[in-house]
Order: sequence, then C-alpha cells, then structure tokens
Amino acid sequence: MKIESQTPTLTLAAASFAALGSEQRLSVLRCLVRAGPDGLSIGDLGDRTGVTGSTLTHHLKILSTAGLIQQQRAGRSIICAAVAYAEVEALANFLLTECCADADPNTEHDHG
Amino acid sequence: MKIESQTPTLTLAAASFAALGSEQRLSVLRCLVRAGPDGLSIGDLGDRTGVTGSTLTHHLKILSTAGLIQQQRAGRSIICAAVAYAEVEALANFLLTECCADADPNTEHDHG
DNA sequence: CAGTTATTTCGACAAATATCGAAATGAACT
DNA sequence: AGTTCATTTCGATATTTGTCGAAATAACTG
Repeated sequence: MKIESQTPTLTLAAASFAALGSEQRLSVLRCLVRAGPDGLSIGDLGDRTGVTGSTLTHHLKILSTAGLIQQQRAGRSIICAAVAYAEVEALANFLLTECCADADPNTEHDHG
Repeated sequence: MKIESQTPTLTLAAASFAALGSEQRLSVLRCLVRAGPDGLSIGDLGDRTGVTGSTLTHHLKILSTAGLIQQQRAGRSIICAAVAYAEVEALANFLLTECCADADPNTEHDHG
C-alpha cells in the first residue's frame, strides 16, 4: 500500500533525484553532457555505455521524465541531449531553499 | 549480476542521488534542514513524518552513508542533523563540472 | 511494397528496496 | 540489578527496479 504524498513538489524532486540515483543513468547522462547540444543517438549511447537497447530505452525514459534530457527524432534515429545543467541547479535550489522555508512540518494538511 | 563500476566518483554520486531519491527520505531531510543545527531526535522525526522506528532507522542510515546527515548520541536519544547544504552543492558541482570534463567516454581508464 | 536499420514494447525473471512488528540492545534512572 | 525509554536488528513480505531477448513498431531506401 502506497502512502499519499505530502506535497507534489517533494514527489517531483524525489523522482528527479531518483533519476540521477543510478550509476548507469549517470553514466548515460555524462555521455550526453559531454556530447553537448548536438547530443547522441540512442544507438551511439548503447555503443558507449554497453547497455542494451531495451534497457537504454527504460533509463532514457526515466531521465526524460525527470526533465534531465530531451529527445527528438532525426530520421530513423532518436537524438538525446542533456538539459541537466538547469535541472540540477533547480534541484540544488530546491533543497537549499524550499526545504528551508519556514513551514511547520507537522502542519502538512495538503495546502495545494 | 552486477556490472563493475566505471569510476568510484560516479558510484558515489549515484548513491548520494539515490539517497535523495525517496519522498520519505526527502521529507525526513526537510524536517532536519528546517530544524537547523540543533537537529532532531529519531523519535521526533518519527512523530513528524509518521514513519515507524525501524523504517526510519533504515532511511537514516542511507542518508547518513550519503553524508547528508550526521548522527550523535545525546543521552538515550540520537540526534540527527542535516549537513545537506554542502553535500548538495557538491553534487550539483559534480554534474556540472565533472561530467563536462573533456574526457572521452570510451577511454574510461580511471583517471583520478 | 519489401527490405534494412533504430527504437520501443512485451513478457519474464533476478535483485534491490521499503515496510512492518516483535524481539534485542543500549543508556539512563532508581 | 531492575525498569523504562530510544533505537536497532531480525525476519517476513510486498513493491519497485533493472535487465534481457524476442517480437512489434517506425522511418528511411530502393
């Protein structure tokens, strides 16, 4: 049984952090960050990381959902590019700022 | 079967991000960040988050291992305090800097 | 339309993680 | 030493995640 989430923000942040919390995904992301704005195709990514296609799809979806990468079709390939810079700064800010807001953790009555 | 990790840094970073990648842990961390340097006992944390003792111990261990919190005994309680500020900045830097280093992803011969 | 290449979906399964309650441990107080 | 309070360990179980290969889909090429 899943417990209801307290705040949407917290849920999103957790998902983003979780997306980064895998060595394979981090490795993929590194390739993309290094590749710069031109990005890499999924096939290339597979070659560099040694990860199978289907597994790669899986990880890429997670990174994409977290807003850490973007994908777009180019011919029969799909090109992935990192957008992690802004994202990670936002996540850091989340912890540093949002967490420090002077709200009372007890009074968490879903003020959405 | 576990694949050998490429770089120790990547492994550590992934573990740290993974530690943040849980709504419950993020919630706990938020309490601690808000509580400031004085921190909170594990019991208090349980009251505020509604998480059972044993589960809390589990999460706290993960946060602690990741260097996001510190624990120390005070009487019969254990006081936890966040040290996330520096940690998160370091993690952000990791992605922004380390990942952008001009190394060739294929030539992963453990440089440092 | 048939063929080729790139990616995704679909099961299936292994491994890791989350969760709980009960019992065990550790620390303080009497 | 015995009692009480705070935390941890243990064992059990449910859920999630990671992984793969094979088949399905999508996009170009002729």
